[in-house]
Amino acid sequence: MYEHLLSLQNKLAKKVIICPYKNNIRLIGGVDVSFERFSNTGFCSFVVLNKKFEIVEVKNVKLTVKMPYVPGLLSFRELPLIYQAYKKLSFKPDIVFCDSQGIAHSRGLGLASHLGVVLNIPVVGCAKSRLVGEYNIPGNKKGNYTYLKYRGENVGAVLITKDNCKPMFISPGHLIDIKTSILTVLKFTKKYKIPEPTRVAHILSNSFRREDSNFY
DNA sequence: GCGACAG
DNA sequence: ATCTTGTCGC
Repeated sequence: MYEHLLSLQNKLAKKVIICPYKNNIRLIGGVDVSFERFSNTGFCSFVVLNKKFEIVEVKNVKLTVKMPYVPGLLSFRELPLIYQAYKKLSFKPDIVFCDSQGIAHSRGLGLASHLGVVLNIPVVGCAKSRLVGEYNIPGNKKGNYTYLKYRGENVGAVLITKDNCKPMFISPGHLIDIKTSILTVLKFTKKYKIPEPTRVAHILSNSFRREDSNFY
């Protein structure tokens, strides 16, 4: 049913670059998309924070898509919104956090990797649950982690971002590696389990959707 | 065939 | 992802 999308993923996966991220981060981006209950209308919020976690800029995009949610093909549903929101930004972030998987994906191209390749920017995937791979449960203290292994390769980390909380599934999207992804995520995680960029984006995309439903 | 399956 | 109150644990 989706052969064409599968081959496109295989093609784009070859362009993914996994390497240490060494640059300073002055601005960090976070994106998330929320959807209406009975439609395919999505609401995307792309937020840019400075290193003090202050909001520098927010851009919203509302769009109705045709692609349904299919495990492994999430990027074809959400990327149109995320791409448009990114283009509207005046302040381009040095790196982006995305609520999804990066290379921890059946064809090595989760949403975070797809986004990174299309925009040619560093992206880290920060998901609340696993898509593929096996792992051991890490200790319950912030900073503890184990590796997520898939087909014999380490494709990400299962990271505790808050004491006694369930782990986050971190996987590099593009222009970053596993180790620097972990360090970066911890650097931008303060008080809550969810890293600040995606946490703020999640809150904003939900308010965007709820405010929009008042315009009838 | 069966179960798993980011958001 | 979305719906949705209370409730248990640190």
